[in-house]
Amino acid sequence: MGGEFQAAFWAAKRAMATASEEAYRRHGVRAGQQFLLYELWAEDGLTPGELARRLGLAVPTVTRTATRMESAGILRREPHPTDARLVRLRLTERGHELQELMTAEVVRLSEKALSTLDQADRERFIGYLNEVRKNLTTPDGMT
Amino acid sequence: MGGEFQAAFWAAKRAMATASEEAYRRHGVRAGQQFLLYELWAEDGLTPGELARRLGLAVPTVTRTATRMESAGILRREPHPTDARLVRLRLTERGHELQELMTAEVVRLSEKALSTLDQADRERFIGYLNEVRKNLTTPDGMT
DNA sequence: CCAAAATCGTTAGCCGGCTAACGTATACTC
DNA sequence: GAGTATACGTTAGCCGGCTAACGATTTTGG
Repeated sequence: MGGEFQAAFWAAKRAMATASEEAYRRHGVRAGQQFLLYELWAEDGLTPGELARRLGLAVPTVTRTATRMESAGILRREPHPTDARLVRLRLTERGHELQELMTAEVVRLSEKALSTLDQADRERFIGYLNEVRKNLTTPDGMT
Repeated sequence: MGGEFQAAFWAAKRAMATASEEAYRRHGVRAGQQFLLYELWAEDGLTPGELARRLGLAVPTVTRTATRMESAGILRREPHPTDARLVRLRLTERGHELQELMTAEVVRLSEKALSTLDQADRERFIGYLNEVRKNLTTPDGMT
């Protein structure tokens, strides 16, 4: 029955969303900003478009999230030196400081979510999640 | 590493959300309305509060979703016969007609999402999702 | 070299989750 | 019976996903 899967999935999603929000809020970071931070820690100065590509998000989602992070003092917008169409998102000092704190929160949150699963289960679980994503994003006729 | 789990989970969630929206839109139903429909097909005339309890949603979420469904002609609000605080949400003819169509879409969507998993994998997957929900909604100190 | 096409970021607006604050109606307590 | 407490639904407003439409800039082609 498909309904059982749907119910379980969306209930887990809501629990994850609530727990994430609660874990990150302490540091002045909202749930959706985590993804941008991860990418910018790895490579500072990315553009909204590049971030959207890497994260699989729509560009306006990144734009608005970046605006909120700018208001929160986590990053700032800088003009691109050679292409006036582009905007570079650069972390502030505070943005860099968050790396350690947020990484710890992510680990803690994931550990709590997966606490009753052993290592083999966790790997299977992540594999299932990746399968779902692939199955849904692959065009119908394709292998 | 917690990041891998987070990334896989949220990517799967976005794929599910997009696919759901696309599957239901054909019938004039938006993604979030599906949950109310399931409950009302089982028992018509439930109140917003009761629906929220059964679905684990916040009451205002149900209220607003119901308003949109009312605008779409899927249900209507009726006063409760004995308690003027309560509102009964009753499906229209169209709301009942959707049951067959939507159930088929849910099955099709779930089948596509899980297409590369055999029965044992699916059961394990649903089990993992339920574990995550339980682990995150159980207060910290509890067993 | 200049006009048309493509690229980029932003804005506006939809849906779906949430909390906080409010008004109304019922229930409880004295 | 009156006054307080509780329960219910709605409204307002936040965040995070999306698409559509726009203005500005760069690239391309004639």
